[in-house]
Amino acid sequence: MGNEVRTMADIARLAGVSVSTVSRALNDSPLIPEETKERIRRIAHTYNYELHVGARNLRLQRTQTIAAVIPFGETSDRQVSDPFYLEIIGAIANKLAEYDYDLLISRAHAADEGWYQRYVLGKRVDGLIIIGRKLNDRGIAKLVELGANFVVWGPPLPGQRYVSVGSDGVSGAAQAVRHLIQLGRRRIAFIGGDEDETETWLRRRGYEQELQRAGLPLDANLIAYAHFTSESGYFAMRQLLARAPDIDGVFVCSDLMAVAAMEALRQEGRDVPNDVSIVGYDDIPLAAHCSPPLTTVRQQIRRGGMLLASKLIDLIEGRQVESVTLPVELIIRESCGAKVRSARGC
Amino acid sequence: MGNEVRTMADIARLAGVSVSTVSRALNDSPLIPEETKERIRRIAHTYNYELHVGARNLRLQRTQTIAAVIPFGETSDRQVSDPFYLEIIGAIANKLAEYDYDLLISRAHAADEGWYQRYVLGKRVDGLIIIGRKLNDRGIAKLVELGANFVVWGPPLPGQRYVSVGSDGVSGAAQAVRHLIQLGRRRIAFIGGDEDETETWLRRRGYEQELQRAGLPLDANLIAYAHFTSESGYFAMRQLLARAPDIDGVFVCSDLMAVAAMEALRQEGRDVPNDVSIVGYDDIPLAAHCSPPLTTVRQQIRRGGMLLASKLIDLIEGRQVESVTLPVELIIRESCGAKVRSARGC
DNA sequence: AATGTATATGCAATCGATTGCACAAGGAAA
DNA sequence: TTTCCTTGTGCAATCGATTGCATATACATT
Repeated sequence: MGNEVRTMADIARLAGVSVSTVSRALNDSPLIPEETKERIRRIAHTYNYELHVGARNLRLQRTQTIAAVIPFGETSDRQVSDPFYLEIIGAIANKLAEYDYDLLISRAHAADEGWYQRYVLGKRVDGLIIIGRKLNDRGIAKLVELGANFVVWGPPLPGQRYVSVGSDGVSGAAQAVRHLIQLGRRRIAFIGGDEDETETWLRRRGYEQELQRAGLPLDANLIAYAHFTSESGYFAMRQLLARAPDIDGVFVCSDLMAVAAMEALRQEGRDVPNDVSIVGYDDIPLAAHCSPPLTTVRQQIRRGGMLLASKLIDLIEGRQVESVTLPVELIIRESCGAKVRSARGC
Repeated sequence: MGNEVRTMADIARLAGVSVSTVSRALNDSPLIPEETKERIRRIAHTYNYELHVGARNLRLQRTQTIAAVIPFGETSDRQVSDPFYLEIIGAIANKLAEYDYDLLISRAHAADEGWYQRYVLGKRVDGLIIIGRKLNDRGIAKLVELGANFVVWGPPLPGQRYVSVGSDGVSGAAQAVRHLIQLGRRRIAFIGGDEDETETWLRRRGYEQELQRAGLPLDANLIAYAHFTSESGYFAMRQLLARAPDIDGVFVCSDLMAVAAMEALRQEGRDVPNDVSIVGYDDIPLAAHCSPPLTTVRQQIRRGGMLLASKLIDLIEGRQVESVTLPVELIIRESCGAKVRSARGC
């Protein structure tokens, strides 16, 4: 009802000028004298005029929107609700807002092969940020082929033909495992995310490298995969305990799963950290305030999100962009104790 | 490089027909004979044609996009990373995808008054989903005034002039507190989210109602507010313990904060559940797998998200829509024990 | 053969902005 | 007074799709 001023044409009528002049005035063009600009601006403001972004974007052949492709939705049966995703989304959104870009969220749908194409070819977005990188990701290959603007969360891999930002999972896992070994742990288990996920694969390499360096044997019974959910972390831990009851250390690929794993250990009568030491990954805020506080590999999640956003914009605007590996840091808390002669009971 | 077929005009040229025919064919109009449709579809497919959604939306005066306004970003200093948000976003995104709507994410920026206007008046989105409702929310009032399409997360309040979907926080809190009372707890604390947030306010009412019903005194020392972050939950608990060391029960407005509060209790030498019983809110997956597993008030988060999405679309498409109150359910786990004569130590 | 009807297709306007080019008015220089 | 330049403004095309209306062809009806 109230407002009949929706387009530049409306303003032009009110101001007694043409649409071109309104457009130039509102875009602060030097062609228009300050006096006229001011008059037009005032009218626009008075009538609560807002630019129709879609129309401008069509004309300018851009969308000023980027899509974050994140596997958090209920893919088939499982639903991921890891704070990690929210943190990185928040950081991305903040950075994009600085550049006046909007953020579109999409759960990646592995089943739907054409997904990327629709967004890229359909000019729905100017670029994409991919969060869950698979090993030999076909979607990413497709994006390279299409020449799309996109960046990926994860450390750069040898020979990769796209830009990525992430922390060094191999090193992160290695630091965690080294710490466990130094505490005297010898039967160290590994709980990954999905087996086909690159991050998990890298961390497993770090885990294995470090065991080998210490001369410890690799044991397939000490490896389990989960899906970055609390529940899957819990069951992975139970499974490991069933297969290898002598586990005395665990490296888990996310803090959320680590918390659940600690509870599984407790339920099986193991004390953390006295019987089993455990190290998580991410250092989400929860890690500092769970019971016991979790030793974990800190990723620079917010910095990563901001870099993803700014590098994508650099790409879109045609600048040269390099991949980045962010450092990780082992944060030591109470969930890791030194091996002691089993002294449970009162 | 590769692909020179970007618009319907390109396809029209290849097919030797007009753009109108291409448009009708691809939209499966009955005006076009099946044979022609098939030919055009084949060409479109061969050349990887994708519709330019922005152009269509401009013509059709819609955006096929909705915005979720969520206070998770780093508003000033704090950053919220509660799995609750991710779950509800996931559910919303899934439902919207069914209707071919895209989901735009925006951190609400309390400082920026004109935010809503830009999205609504600027025709950036067809509708909004508001997650963190404030008491006397000025932004929401503005949306009502503008006649925007939007829905709000939270139970309907008396006299409210918009549609909302949410669970009954008064009842949820009351159930939690009643349970604590039944277990023999008498000094029951309350940890809220932000004080100006409607959900927190409702739950506090439920808390107070239930205490009064049981004839227990209200004590301001037993009330603390936090910000839905782990850290703030932790400090709220410490603060409460400093003010009222005899606390024997706590009702916390989110599971994430409850986990942190349990750790604070543990650090202060209180055993959960023997010394202090604690009840959370939400029933995120973590709640079942933390230590100890958390008694909590289950909200139907996913169902809520789906309802928000479908009701918003109903609104956009002009259908009559009613607010909904979802039931809550107390999920009893180990974090609540009956009051026992203090029997700590070996 | 003339008229009517159904079917297939195209023209051109439209959505709301941006911008190259043309043009008009005013002042300065010759 | 004429010419030239500067400054301010508008016309019209454009971005890529949709769709009402007009038209063209084929076929059926009388």
